[in-house]
Amino acid sequence: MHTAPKISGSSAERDEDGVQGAFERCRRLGMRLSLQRRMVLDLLWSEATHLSARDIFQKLNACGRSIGHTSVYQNLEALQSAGLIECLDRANGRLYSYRSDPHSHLTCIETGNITDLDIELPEDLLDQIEAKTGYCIHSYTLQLSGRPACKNRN
Amino acid sequence: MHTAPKISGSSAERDEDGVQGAFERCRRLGMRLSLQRRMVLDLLWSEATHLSARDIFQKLNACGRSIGHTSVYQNLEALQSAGLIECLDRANGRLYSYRSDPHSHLTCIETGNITDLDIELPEDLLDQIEAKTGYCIHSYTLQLSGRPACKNRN
DNA sequence: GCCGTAAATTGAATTCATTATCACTTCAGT
DNA sequence: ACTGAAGTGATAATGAATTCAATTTACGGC
Repeated sequence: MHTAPKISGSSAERDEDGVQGAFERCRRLGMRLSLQRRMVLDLLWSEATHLSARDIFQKLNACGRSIGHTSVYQNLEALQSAGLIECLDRANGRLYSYRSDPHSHLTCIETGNITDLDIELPEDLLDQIEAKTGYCIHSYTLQLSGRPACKNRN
Repeated sequence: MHTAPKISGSSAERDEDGVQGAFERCRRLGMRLSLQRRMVLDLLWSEATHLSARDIFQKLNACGRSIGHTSVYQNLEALQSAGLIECLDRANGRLYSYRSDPHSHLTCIETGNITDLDIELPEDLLDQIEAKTGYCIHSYTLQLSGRPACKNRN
């Protein structure tokens, strides 16, 4: 049995106050809570996966919640710079997801599915990197890829 | 002087035989060595940085080495799937570089400059991740960002 | 509750990277 | 040299992301 280190599944703690907390933070940052902004944030919150701008546009309009194409982009931009959502650059466009505790991504080689992970790198590794490069590391994210259910590991 | 762990600057060991080795590998894979293909590979080799398709197109044509727009893309695709070059997805397009080894990237927050690093994660961390996720980790890359010359560290 | 205004929204038009099409050219084996 | 597959490249198409100008809306102050 492992001593379970700093690795925790993502969907773990969705802060108690939910989206409301995020709306609060918006307001505190002087952003207006337009209907559309709430729609976008709400969707990312409830879906809890990684969506493209296009996905968001379609999903919202599909269920009658009309929103313009431009608004989607502007809100994604605004919400991102407010630190409420996170953007992931991939080969075929950008994917957005709610919440941005520093976290890493594990991509399934077979399905392309993305799993979020909270992984903290050992302090000494970071220290070594800083010493080596002369940079002050501000943030990091680990991109892993692999296939599920490795035969020789049950 | 450091005891240098698993972190090594990238431009380190450009395999002895240089681009020639890469040309060889091309041929062994049944790819033809067209002039344009050599131009692209040569450029990525000699520049040793991350270039966009556009950069490559312009740089080559700028110095009289005529190449078509389409050919740049086709060759990047071909060279990438041959494992000779590497593609990095960023918010504003893809950046290609001659492939050295599996490596990580340190992006400067201020300039956007990218430094390559060879970082090996501790075995036990990887083991923990595999155990936790049930995935067999195939590869990983660490994306770091930070600013240079941290005040309190010389 | 009403107003004024700055912030947000909107669709159309635009930009720009990347892909597709396809006639033509070139490489490399016979 | 001959041949066919591989590669080239002008042009056109795609589609994500941005800009624009006009309209609408959120929300603090009255």
